[in-house]
Amino acid sequence: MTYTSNQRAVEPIDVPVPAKFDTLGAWLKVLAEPNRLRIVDLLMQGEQCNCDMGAKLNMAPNLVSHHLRVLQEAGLILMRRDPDDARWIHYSIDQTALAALNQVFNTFFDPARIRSGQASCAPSRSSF
Amino acid sequence: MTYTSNQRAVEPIDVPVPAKFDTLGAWLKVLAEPNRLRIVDLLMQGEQCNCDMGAKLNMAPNLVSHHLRVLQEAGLILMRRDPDDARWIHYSIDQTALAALNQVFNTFFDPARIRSGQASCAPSRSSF
DNA sequence: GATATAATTCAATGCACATTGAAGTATCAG
DNA sequence: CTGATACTTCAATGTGCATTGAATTATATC
Repeated sequence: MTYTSNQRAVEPIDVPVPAKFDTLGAWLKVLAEPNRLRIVDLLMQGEQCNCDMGAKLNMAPNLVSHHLRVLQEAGLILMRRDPDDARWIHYSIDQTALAALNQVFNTFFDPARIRSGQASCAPSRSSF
Repeated sequence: MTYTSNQRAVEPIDVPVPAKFDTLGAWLKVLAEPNRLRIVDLLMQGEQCNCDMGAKLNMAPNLVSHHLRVLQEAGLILMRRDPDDARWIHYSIDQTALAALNQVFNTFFDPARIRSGQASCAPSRSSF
């Protein structure tokens, strides 16, 4: 069902900050999780392996692993096998991705983007 | 249960970008919802009332209302009753909140915050 | 008064997803 | 080969929350 807005003309749905829209949504969804935010914050302080993050954040290793995977699938972090002991995996922030995240976020939420006038909403009086 | 990390020393959990941590998490959670992102984007283009947003985004009015409430409880938007017809409510972005959001976000995800060295993770060799 | 409109509140449903415990894979040390 | 370690994958559970339809409030018009 479509929801029409009265007798007043309603502007078409013009896509905003076009494609990066979905990208931003996906990134926000990934980051809007307390434990993932804590993991990201920890990784900002330097490379970390699963077990250390688990100890610092008091999380089970499999749970850490789960969140790391989500972060990696979102392209936010990098992994590197330890050259001396292949059991260790060192995780770190993907700086390029972080820069892109910042760019998209700042573009979307740029206060300068705010248009102050009322777009189309108004009762019968000076309706536009 | 606490998850200890081997025999290696593990740094305590020092709170990062201290208090604003939870604030950021809360904001991200609110914004990490496709329909709310679309609503925010619409509001960036100017004041809007419930019914117009519903028509533009093809959402039921009660659903729009629900998301508007979440956004308002997060302090991201403002509401204003129409002076000529009190049935209309005009919603808009809270510019102050948006600026704060940007500030917190940029502080937290600032690429310059990234420390490149490995914090404490490493096998038996030069363990620190 | 009665009817229409803008918006909210309420109750119920369904699903995505974080969390947990157990099992599995790979690597290293003895 | 055996046992330990670092990490992942699998399966099951529980819950938060978006969505929907119906009812409700408040204001305007006739």
